[in-house]
Amino acid sequence: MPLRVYNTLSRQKEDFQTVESGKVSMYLCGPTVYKPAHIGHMVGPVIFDTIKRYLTYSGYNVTWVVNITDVDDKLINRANEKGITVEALAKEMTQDYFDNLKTMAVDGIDHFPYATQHIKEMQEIIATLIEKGFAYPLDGDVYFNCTRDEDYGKLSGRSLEQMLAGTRAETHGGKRHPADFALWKGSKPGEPAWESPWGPGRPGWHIECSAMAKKILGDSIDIHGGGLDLMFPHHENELAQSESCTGKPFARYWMHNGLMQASGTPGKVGGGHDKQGDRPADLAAAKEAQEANKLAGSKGAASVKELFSRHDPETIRFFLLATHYRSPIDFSDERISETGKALEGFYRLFETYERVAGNSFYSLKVATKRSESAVLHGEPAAYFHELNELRRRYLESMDDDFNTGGAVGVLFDLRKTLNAFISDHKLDSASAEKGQVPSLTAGMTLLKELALMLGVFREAKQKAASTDDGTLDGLMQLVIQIRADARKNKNFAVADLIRNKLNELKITLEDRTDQTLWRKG
RNA sequence: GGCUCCGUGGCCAAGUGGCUAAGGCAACGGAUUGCAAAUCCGUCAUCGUCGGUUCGACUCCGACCGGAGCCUCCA
Repeated sequence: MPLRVYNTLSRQKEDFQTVESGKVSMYLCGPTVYKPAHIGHMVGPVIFDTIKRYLTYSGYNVTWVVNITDVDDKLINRANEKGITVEALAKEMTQDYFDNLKTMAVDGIDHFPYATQHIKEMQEIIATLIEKGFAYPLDGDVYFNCTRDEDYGKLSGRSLEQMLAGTRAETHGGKRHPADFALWKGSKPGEPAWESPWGPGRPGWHIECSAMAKKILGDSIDIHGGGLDLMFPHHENELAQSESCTGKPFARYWMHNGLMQASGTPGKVGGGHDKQGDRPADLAAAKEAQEANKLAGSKGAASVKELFSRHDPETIRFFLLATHYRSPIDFSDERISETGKALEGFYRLFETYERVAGNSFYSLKVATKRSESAVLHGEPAAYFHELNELRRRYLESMDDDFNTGGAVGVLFDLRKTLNAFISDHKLDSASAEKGQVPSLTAGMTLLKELALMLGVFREAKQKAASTDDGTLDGLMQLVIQIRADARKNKNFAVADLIRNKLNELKITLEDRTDQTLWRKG
């Protein structure tokens, strides 16, 4: 079954066909680096990182570009507020962005072009557009001429007439059409400025992406991604200016990810038959609360770094991928904690595997290409048949517009299969059927192969080693020994007291037939 | 007002024109355990409402109700 991708341009899933066979060029609109990233900024990178992993696994050679917008009104304003230069602010926030990507295990980005380093390329595009009649200078600015662009609006499904009807904002004096947007903005004194044929100024918002995508990936790219909020006007305008400039299709597939939303917004509770919301006062309050809860642009949205202090980044990544990328994600601490609980089961399985097989799940060697991933054979046949079936289902989900939610479901099924296998053959006990361990390893290897495409379970968790030099474990072994003696003497009151007190300290004991294990949490 | 999109079990969330509507969290029953924990086995939905198309719809179309986003340089 071929890979299918939902294309915003056609509003449907299409068979995936690249411009150049075997290669994929991918451009994702990156951040304007004016404030610390919040969780919403990580959605795109995590999703497209996963997409790249899957495409690479599927045999494509992928080049992925994410731009850094380091000149913009927001930057100028913020820098002024903080009393620092635009460059200093941009540098600081870019580093913040990079740190967050690393923590989120997003490592597939090949190029990070900076807007300020591509002014020349932008000016070239603007000059070409003027030459072709798609743009006109006006008092030091340059505007794109929307009316000249026959299919303007094709991405977001708007027509110029509609936009005219909806606009009541005053338009810049000489603009020929209210929808015309700035390619070049003449600068006011004190603002960052570059020389240009139209006077000193800085680039408009959309032109940077056109310029950098063209320079690094060529006139026609395969995948252009970004948040749904960028579809209009950003992507629409980017598309318009790029195609008007080159006369070629700009991007084959436009992919838009859903936006992060804070949960607890009024109206969500009550199931729709709640009459309380009908009173105007409540409606107003609800609206206000929604604004406050809205993540995008909200000053109150927690930074990613702050979030990392409360949740494991792997959990956050898994959480983001458990929902389809085109759906809005309902974000809350509770949701993430729930995901954390779900992941516990995997970590338990990895520990069990290490006890059973004597080597770490994380050190298993796996196929990194679909073509290298062989169909599994072995005994028991039913078990191997199931493994192959799960693998098939997983790839089928991913082939269907990168349905990571479905793929995640398969991972849980695989976990269950492996746990059942361990249970059936008593592998985690003194009476283990040792001959079955290689079969377990085959299943664990499959689990790792599939998980790696999502960018999870890549390496073992750091065991808070910084604050513990082994003293705690030594102490725990002592306590466990004392408790074991008590149990042997049927002094369960003492044994239970120890266990309960440890529970209060967030330490859990597991009595197995041959030993007692402990863990935090 | 215009343009997109969504409404699946207590909560979250995949999916499909007809064969058992994934999975997670929670809950419940059983196995196991001194009791727990972990694990295993099992139970728990007719898919917002009303119409229509169809041999057949949760899946397609329409209306309605409810929700979200964009139309204001937010990923």
